[in-house]
Amino acid sequence: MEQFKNYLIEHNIRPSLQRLMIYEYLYKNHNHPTADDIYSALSPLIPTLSKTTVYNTLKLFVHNGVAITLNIEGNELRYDADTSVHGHFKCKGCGNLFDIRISGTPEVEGIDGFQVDEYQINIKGYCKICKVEK
Amino acid sequence: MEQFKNYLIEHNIRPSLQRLMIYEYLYKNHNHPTADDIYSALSPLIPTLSKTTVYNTLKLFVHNGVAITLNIEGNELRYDADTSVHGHFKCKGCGNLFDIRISGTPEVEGIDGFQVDEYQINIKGYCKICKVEK
DNA sequence: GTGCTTGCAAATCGTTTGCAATAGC
DNA sequence: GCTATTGCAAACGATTTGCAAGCAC
Repeated sequence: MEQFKNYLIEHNIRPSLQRLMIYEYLYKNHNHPTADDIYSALSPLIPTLSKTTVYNTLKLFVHNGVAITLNIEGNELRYDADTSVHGHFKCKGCGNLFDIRISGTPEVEGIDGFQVDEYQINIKGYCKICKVEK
Repeated sequence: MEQFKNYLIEHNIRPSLQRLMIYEYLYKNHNHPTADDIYSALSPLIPTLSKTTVYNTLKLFVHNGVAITLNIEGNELRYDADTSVHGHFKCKGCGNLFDIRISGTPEVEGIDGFQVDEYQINIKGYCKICKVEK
């Protein structure tokens, strides 16, 4: 818990109870939750927690660089405390989201001189299990 | 116009006026519009056009493989008639969306044996112009 | 006590759904 | 005539906003 506290402080985020717990949840659960997932998980632990706070906090996290958003599904935003470059695979069968390690960024053309801040690789399809069952 | 008509028919899409015009708009405007953009652009030309039809049509296009969706921004879905594998760069300054050519898909790890249907590379940052102005 | 943080309620926005009117083969 | 398509209105769900109460330094 102390590690998280310092990490947030380093990123100019005052470590309130809510923020600490939301960050801890994000860090420990690599399931790329939505704001609603986080709210549902933490609401029993912090009975007064509101969704607004979850949204506020996540926006702050992204802005201060301790989390990234995943735009893999059109209608919802998912969050990830792993801010390093990596990809995601969304299974259209079971709905699970898998992390993908990327070895060597691909050659891209058309953005010479552009400043790259975020880099997302999203792949959709069917995972091993769902593929077989089709 | 005739070319589009045949293209749609080939993909089992009955070429109604609305569908033809929506496809033509998508094909000719490489600005990756939202459903709303398309509605706004075509509404003056087809006064009775409804947003529902735009949504229905776009969903049909994606399902039948003549368009793809872009999930680069969390709250909105964008559409692209270019169904080949290519990436997109979203400038956080001017909001413009640039096409990126990708030479050689990157090495990925973690999805051995998975069936890949869609492949998206989304990059965000600042384009040449906005980068300078910052 | 001043400013940041929280949290309720209402509003907003993109999208979907139910259903009746319409058009095309 | 039957089926696919259209389009209005209402519903929906994720997110944002306005604002008042609470907390921390």
